[in-house]
Amino acid sequence: MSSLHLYNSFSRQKEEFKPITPGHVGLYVCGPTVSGESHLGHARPYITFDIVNRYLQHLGYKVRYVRNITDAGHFEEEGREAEDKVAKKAILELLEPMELVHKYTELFHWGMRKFNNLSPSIEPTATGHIIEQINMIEDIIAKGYAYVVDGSVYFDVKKYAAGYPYLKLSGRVLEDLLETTRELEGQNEKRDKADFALWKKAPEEHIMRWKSPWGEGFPGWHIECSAMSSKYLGKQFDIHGGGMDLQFPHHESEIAQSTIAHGCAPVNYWMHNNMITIDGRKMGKSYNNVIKLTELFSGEHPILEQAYHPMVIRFYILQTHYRSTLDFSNEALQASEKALKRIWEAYEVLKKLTSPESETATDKDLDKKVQDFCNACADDMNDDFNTAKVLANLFELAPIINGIKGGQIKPDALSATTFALLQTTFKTYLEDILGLQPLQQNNDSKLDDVLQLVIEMRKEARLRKDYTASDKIRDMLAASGILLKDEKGGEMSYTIE
RNA sequence: GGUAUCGUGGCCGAGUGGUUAGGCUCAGCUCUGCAAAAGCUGCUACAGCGGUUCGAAUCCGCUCGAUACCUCCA
Repeated sequence: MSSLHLYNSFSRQKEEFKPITPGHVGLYVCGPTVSGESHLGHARPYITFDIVNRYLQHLGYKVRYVRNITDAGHFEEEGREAEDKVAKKAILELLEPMELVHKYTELFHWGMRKFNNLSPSIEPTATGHIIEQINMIEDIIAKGYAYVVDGSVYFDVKKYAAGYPYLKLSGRVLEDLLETTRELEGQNEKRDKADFALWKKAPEEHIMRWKSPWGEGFPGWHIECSAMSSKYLGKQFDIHGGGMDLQFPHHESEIAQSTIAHGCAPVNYWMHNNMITIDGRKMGKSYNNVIKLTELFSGEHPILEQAYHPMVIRFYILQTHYRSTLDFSNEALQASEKALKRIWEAYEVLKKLTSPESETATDKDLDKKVQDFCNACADDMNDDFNTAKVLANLFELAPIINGIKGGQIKPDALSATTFALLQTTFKTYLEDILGLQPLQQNNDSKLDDVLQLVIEMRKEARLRKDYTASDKIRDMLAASGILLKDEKGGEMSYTIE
């Protein structure tokens, strides 16, 4: 059996995963900025790292998964008007900043639950860690890698780059950054264009502000993640995740700050998920092409042909490797919906099949094939979380399951052991690791009772060859979104759309 | 402009130097009162041009194209 290997953005190659503390994993993922509604693009990292979290746990690790909530207004470090997004929108909507933040945090959590993402171990907020951030900035100043100018604090990138591998993560060249011709306010108070803010002086109109040794202000972009990750995971931790677009400058800055403050590089493995595109373009605020989660689930958006169930989105994301771009289209999502239904029905069938009794498979080749596909799942997950391949394996097994049920494959074709392996593989990978769920869950036993009655009546109608009546029952139920299927041997089953 | 990444059959998308990815769609067949589902069969691709190699979609080079980051962004 293989061991877990993951692609480390820092080294640009797949590496074997070895935790710092045996049996434990520290995982930090950049969380949402709760100044607005989450959209489809946000779904990707949180589903991606939910898989990472789930799989590490499956491997037996005790995972501390920290995902922050960015609720402080330091979005516009070098912003033209130094305006705070949260503060600005709060004025427009006549809300308190924290009210707005609360609203979008709740909405975010709602979305995460819909996606069946496990909750992180700790979800720290930036506003709740101002002290830690100030302490860290003071430390960096004391070590001579930051300087104060008129109430703001900047990190001295040139000095840092002279002694440390700055820009290794993002593969950039410092000289190129210095040549940026952009003119930004506040740029002139920095010693160097490449320097970034650790703390910003708050202008008069800035609502979110905190007292600091340098006057009233707010923390810079990158410091929150460094302060909170080190607080909860230590100066050095295992995995840091986030979207590719955060590599520079966000993660690069995190490395620089933490390295100076703690005397060591903070992260062993950097993982970055790729973007979701729409018509070939990144889905993002700047492009004005976002589809919010609420719109996605309700279908209320001009480009959506229908509503899409959260599980369809999850499946669609898992069918692509996390480091590839994923292009949105109605066609792709509709294909995912059908595929998910198919694999889930096979799983339901599998759960109800009775195990063969013999330890001897009558079809050795098939038995071997099943074992191979089942065992391949672990190897594929170990190969940088290849969820697409895992799903492909399960799809290879689906016809075998359906074949056993349909009678095309003899019940004793597989050995009892292989059959058990097949069942645990589906349960483990489909449910536990990929975190998928059925599209519709009927927990209403009374409805079930009624449907069993209707099914009984239809069975009787068919027995007396009263097909007018039996078709009428089926058609009317179908009109209500309840689909009847005539099984072999006169049995019937139903699914609710 | 700089730096990366990528370019796979009707669509979406894995991938290893030599073997069928998989899903969806489409066509035919089987089962079935009909339907649906399911099973079986078919549709054989890897941007272009060179090179390395016994052999490359997979390695190297060039060309073309696309996207991302360089500015808030998952």
